[in-house]
Amino acid sequence: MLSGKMSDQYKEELKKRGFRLTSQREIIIRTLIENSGKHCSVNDLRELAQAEDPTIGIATIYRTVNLLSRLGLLNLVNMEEGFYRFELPGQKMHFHLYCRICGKVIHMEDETDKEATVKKWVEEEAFHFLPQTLEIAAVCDECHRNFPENNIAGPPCSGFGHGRMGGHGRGQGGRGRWR
Amino acid sequence: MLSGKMSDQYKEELKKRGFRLTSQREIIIRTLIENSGKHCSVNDLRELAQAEDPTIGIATIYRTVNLLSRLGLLNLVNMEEGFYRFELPGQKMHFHLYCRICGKVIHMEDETDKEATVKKWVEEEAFHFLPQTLEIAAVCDECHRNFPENNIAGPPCSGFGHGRMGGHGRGQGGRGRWR
DNA sequence: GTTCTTGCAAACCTTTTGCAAGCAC
DNA sequence: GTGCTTGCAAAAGGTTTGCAAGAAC
Repeated sequence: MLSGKMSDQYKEELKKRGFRLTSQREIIIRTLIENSGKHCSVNDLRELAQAEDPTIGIATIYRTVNLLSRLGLLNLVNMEEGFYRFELPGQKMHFHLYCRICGKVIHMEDETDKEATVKKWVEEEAFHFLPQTLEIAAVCDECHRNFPENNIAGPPCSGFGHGRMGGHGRGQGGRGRWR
Repeated sequence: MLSGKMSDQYKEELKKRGFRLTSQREIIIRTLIENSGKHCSVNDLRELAQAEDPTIGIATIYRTVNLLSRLGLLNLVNMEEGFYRFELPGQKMHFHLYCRICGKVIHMEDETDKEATVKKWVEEEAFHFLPQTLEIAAVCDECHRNFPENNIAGPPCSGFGHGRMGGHGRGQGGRGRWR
């Protein structure tokens, strides 16, 4: 089946770069591929992977996802939930539009046209295009109508709107600041 | 000066919705406005605000930023660093293009044209447009040339590429999952 | 046999929260 | 005076890491 092919591709990529093929990595990759429509989080991945091998540890999930990410084999999707979700690159782009006030998310129309536009933008900068999910913030009509009259946040406020921010372990690398 | 006007606007917005004007909130708002080109993080904000009033606590920064965010007065920018940065809405959009492999970030050209395109997309969905920074992932030419031959990540890999993921306190609300 | 990987548990770090004191109105 | 806000310190919770045991090659 399709996912067999896909996962072979991933495994070859790993091998080619000198990484070992462990059963854990196989399971995680397969899980990622079989659930590629779902934007799995680390926790989703853990549950799915542990259904196949309950001994897989969370650290292995993180390390594998990190590895695939660094190899360019996995995209991060930020839903402003306080953690990332994943998607395989090399598929169609998706466009999410979410309301800054109430948090509602919709899938935008005409993704193919929009993808072509983004691709053009990227290539104009001499970068190589990578299909991904783009999240655009806006205000839905309902919230816009109710807006300045209503007190939309009963104090004490928290949660950065609907999203949350991120903590993480010891930093290193990173993409530099500003500019 | 300009920032005086801006901050009056913010203060009025707070008052109008029944929130109190404290000296801490004033400082944080002023700092945000005076550094609006810089995409400050909570830590940047803390340093800047504490230069004016060393007793301001980090919790107040978070609570204020949360409040402004819920009121639609502040946008979150995710640089995949493991925490958010902030920007004031109501300004020009910015477009960042970053390399998925090496993490390099560039500012894209023709932001005005691109902004018009995004505005059109948003309004086609009957949402109200909000200027913001959009981050687009891609692969830079250099990394693309070096790509499959090089082992770009010496094991053990970590850091989700160059970015990091997020942890957070107790959740609540949220934007739902998938779909 | 050597070197990379894993699992566990502890460490990290950002963000949130409980609570008593303080301040805005 | 009432009740929102603040600061502190502790808790929360996602992610990373040190290390010894195990697996891939």
